[in-house]
Amino acid sequence: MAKFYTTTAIDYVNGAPHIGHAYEKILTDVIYRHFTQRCEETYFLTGTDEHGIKIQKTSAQNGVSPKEFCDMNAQKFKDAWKALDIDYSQFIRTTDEQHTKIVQKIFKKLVEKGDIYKHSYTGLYCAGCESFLSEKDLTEDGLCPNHLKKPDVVEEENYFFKLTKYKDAIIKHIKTNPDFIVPSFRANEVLNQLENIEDISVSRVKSNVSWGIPVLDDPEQVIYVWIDALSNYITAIGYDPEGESSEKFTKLWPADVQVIGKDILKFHSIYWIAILMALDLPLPKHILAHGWITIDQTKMSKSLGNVISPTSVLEAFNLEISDPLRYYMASAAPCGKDGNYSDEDFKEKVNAHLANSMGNLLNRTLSMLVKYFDGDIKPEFLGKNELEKDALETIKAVKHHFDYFEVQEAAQKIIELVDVTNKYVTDNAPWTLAKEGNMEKCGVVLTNVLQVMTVIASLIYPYCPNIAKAMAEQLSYDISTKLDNIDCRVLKSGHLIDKENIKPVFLRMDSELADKKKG
RNA sequence: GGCAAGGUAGCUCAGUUGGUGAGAGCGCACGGCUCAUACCCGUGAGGUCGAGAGUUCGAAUCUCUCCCUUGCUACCA
Repeated sequence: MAKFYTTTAIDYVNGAPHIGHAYEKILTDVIYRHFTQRCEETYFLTGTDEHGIKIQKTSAQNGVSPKEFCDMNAQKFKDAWKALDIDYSQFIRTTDEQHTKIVQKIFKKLVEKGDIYKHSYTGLYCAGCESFLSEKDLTEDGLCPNHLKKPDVVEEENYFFKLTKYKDAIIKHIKTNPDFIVPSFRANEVLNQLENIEDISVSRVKSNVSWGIPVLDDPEQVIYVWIDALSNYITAIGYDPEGESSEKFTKLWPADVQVIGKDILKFHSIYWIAILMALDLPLPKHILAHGWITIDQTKMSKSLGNVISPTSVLEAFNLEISDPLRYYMASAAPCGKDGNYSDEDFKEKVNAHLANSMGNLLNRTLSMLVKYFDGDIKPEFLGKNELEKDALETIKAVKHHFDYFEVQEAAQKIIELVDVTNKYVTDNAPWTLAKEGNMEKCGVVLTNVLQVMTVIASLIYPYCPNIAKAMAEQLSYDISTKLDNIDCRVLKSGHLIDKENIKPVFLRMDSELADKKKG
């Protein structure tokens, strides 16, 4: 695989980021980091969706301009992603100048092609929803179910996109590419939705919605979210519908996986795909629709007041690195299904896997190497490694899982390797070997384990970049080693480490040591 | 109502095309070890595999009915 381009949905900046937003970014970042270990060129796009009536209204309520409001909230997302070590390549905002210009050109091109047409429309318009409602959507009293307000009867002339023109092609694509929509069981839902598809309105009258990108040559119309937001995936990397697209675009597009929430699958597997078809662009290889993170088995919602911000979790547990939350989130749910967050489970899983099993394994082994051999790996310790087969098979399995975006399953495989290695240590009891004077065998066992630890450091890196780096440092291992170059024999004879450089890579939460260290 | 995915040990879940006495992790109990971050290793618990019926020499795994959960979608109102 030469290149890997991945995207997240862009978040609407009407509020601050919560743990649901964070889940998607973590998931994508883990996938992205894994593929950086396999590909020459990788790119990770995320960002914010900033236009529309809600921003217009909320900013007005806060007494600031829409742009100021967006600036403020977009920064909150950037700050959160920094705290979570989301290693995005680019953060696009739909208010970026380059984006708005290209969106206008895209719109124009589709008008010229005849795929966007102007159409007069009379309907019931709810300003809160920023959309027309059909009669059946209303409550018995004729009110908007979301806002409990009576919609206005509005006659509007809007631009419409010929979604129906691409219906058959989309159906065919989904049917002939069963791995296009991940997980596959969602493909049926999309096919179902496609049956009742109609052309979609892609503009709003400026007098209703002023905060948006104007249509070129028709300043009374503003481009609605579909064309504006969805096209970020190509505008960001330099698509140009008129002239030459950038080299970057040529190299990166189509995306290898676009990660989104299951609620917006329809827009990405139908609307977005149709837009790409209309632009004669290749389609993304996969669309990964993830599930929700529930909080204590309950749906997260503002009205329930159980919305958790990602950084508050780090603060609550007094965590200096994001790794535990990243690890927990990425392994919280099977591919595409809902997962749950609870404080108790978080602490339990993270302590068991990262501290007790993995961290402690490195720590105990290095300690023995120092205690028995002054931290030296002697030439006679190198040779046949009984763990090598397990280690190499785990790499293979992890790669396989990532090929199908099974991030949780891959994490399980890694922890299984840790467990096997811990058992190997106990079974061979190097401390007993040392007592018996069987020093060579003792050194061999320790070295075998340390070789595997380099593999584990690489494999856990996408989930826990900070911990992996700390492990690699104590092993004098290059964490940027590509997965294909790992042979489980990287450690050579010589001095490896001194006692004072052995440090736990991750302390148990709630442990006395952790408390002491943090004061 | 239609379509789909599920209901398996206290919790989270594995269980390929039906076949030795039903599994893993966590939690719990007991035991072992002492290199390590009070860690790690081992053993155990006895769960009517949602309910009922059927097919079969044999079903958690196939068929039918029913109950429940979740998602998509429709219709009535």
